[in-house]
Amino acid sequence: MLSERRKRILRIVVDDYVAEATPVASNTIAYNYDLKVSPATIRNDMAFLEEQGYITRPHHSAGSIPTDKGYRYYVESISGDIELPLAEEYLVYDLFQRAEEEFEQWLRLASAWLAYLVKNMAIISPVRTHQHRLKHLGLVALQDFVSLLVLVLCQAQVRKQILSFDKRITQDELTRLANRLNAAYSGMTSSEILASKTKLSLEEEQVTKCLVDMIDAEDRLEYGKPYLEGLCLMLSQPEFSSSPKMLSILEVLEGGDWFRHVSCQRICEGETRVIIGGENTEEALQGFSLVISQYGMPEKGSGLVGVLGPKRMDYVRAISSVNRFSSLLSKSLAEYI
Amino acid sequence: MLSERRKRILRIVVDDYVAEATPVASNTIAYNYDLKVSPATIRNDMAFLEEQGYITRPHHSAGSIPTDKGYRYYVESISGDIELPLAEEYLVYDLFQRAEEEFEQWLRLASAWLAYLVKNMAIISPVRTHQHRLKHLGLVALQDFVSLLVLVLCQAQVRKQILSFDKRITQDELTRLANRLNAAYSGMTSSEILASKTKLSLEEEQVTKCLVDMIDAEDRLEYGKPYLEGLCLMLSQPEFSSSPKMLSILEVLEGGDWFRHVSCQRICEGETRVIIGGENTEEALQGFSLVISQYGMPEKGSGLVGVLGPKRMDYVRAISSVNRFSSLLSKSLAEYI
DNA sequence: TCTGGCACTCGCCCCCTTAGATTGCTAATC
DNA sequence: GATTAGCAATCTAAGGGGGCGAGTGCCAGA
Repeated sequence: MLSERRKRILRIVVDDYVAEATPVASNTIAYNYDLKVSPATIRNDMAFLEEQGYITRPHHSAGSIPTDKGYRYYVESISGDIELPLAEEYLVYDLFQRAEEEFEQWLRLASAWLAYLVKNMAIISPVRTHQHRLKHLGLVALQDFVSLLVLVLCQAQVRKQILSFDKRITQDELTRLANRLNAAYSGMTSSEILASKTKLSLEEEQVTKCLVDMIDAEDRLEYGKPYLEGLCLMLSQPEFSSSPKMLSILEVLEGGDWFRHVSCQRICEGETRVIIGGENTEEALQGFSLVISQYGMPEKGSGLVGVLGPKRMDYVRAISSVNRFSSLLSKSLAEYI
Repeated sequence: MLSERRKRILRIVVDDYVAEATPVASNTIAYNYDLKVSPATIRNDMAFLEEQGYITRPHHSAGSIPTDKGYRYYVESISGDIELPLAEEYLVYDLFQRAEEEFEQWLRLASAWLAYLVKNMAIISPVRTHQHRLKHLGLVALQDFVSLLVLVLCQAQVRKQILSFDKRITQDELTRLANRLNAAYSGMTSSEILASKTKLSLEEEQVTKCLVDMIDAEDRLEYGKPYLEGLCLMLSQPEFSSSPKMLSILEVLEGGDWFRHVSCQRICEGETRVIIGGENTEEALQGFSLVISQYGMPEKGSGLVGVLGPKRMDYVRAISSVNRFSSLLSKSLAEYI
């Protein structure tokens, strides 16, 4: 258990290092913060904090920087008082007032704003649903044997697929076929469609198979390709001042595998999770911190919203921003269809 | 007019600098290439080439590197003998054999391959058409007053738009409405739809207006968001060894404006244009070279395929690859619907 | 016109030194 | 027992000089 003063010193070390990106010296703490003790005392406390693994030093005669454990302690300790500055609160509110148009298009914009707020990379994944329902299907003749199957799902997503028949079918026949299937399947999930024991013609059978596959594929889909914004903001941080470091994170991001790791975090509703450095199971991300939350609702579909940046990150700002975006995104999503 | 030997030396300077990324010395040329003259003679020729502005030196006692003019001369001189190595020719051919699925999805893959071939960034823009024709339209009720208009265009592109009516309309009514409009408009361009003097109900009028707007928007569309691959390949080049350089090109690319510059190049069919360094009108791209071509056909739609990289680029490889991709993409596009 | 020779220039690397920052420790003080 | 002052020890970063090597420019001669 840390004494109050040691807690305070740890907190100062984190705050100062986050702000300045340089190791924090005992003198700096003594002069800039009114701790009512001498630098020597602070040194003693810092030695203790180092011994306990909360802080470390880049080299022998340097100031200290927080370890993962130090950041973790810091994050746990702040989780009460996290509020976005009022001016920015208004900015975000205003942004969300204008949420309209294509919801998915708009997510990109929101992502850019989040990035701008936290000066790091923002991640917003499009909404995913687990039990898609068919709203409507259309069949369009493209060539003699080839048609286009167009699906409208219940959240107004549109999907298409090319379909080849064994015989020549006219557009009229296709339209009648589509009407019959719409009447039979509208509003159903893929399993309900399979369960409905309707007698089907050969072509109906074929279309049904195709659409069930498409809905299944949609259900199985993990979180889709996320909107990533603020890459340059993040790379402007001193952590990436050398080009190999920059290149290595770019390679990780280009790969796309990293997002699988992010999305397999099981996050409870309303929770904002902070993953710090080595806490990442994905090795490539162990120099980074991730602040991530879920928006939406399980039944209506949900997505991820988060911030990725170096471990030296303004956690208060990141957590409060992600919180705010998560709840506002949920609200917008609920209003959208 | 340059003598044969001077031409040859210029060509060697470009080749060597492209390969090694270090200034080329007269000795290097004398030892590695059988010019049958001494380094001193080569020096004299290089002094001439420098005086004429084909090459320059980073500093007084350094070897030479090509100027924009030097690269330009080089590119003009090679435009005859550009062939992809046979092994890679097969690779590309094989890749295109498997061109199926979603054409647009597949463009991304092609882009990654092109990037890999040229070890720089590849750009492939999706196909754009100027006179879209309506293939089919569908209307799906979402809520009492709100419907989804789904358009299928003649190249199997699907577009959607939400539509609000002034009165409550059932799905049945919507279906009948869609059927009437399909019968009237199928296969037409937006201007043909406007010209057709059919008597319309209020709702038909509204849907017609909406779909004409959508087709118009599609017609007006510039080249869409291109598939960019190979960012890390390009950034691995020694040109970007310092992080500010890396950051500055990333900022340019993130902005997206640069592509407007690329796409406003008017490129003739079958031509592959090379834009070197300062020849770029966009200031941010003046350190870069662009090899760009058009694929497709004006009537059926066309797109851009190109390579972006530092001026020190293997132009032979870039030009031949872009050529090859352009013609194969045209072929695939012609087969695709 | 070409060549060999040679002086000259310049960047780069290495090493050394110095200055500055910061701690760790010890002994004295509250 | 906690705190403090003082001081030596340690380490980094920055600056300066010197030597090396690469490469040219030029001149005189073939």
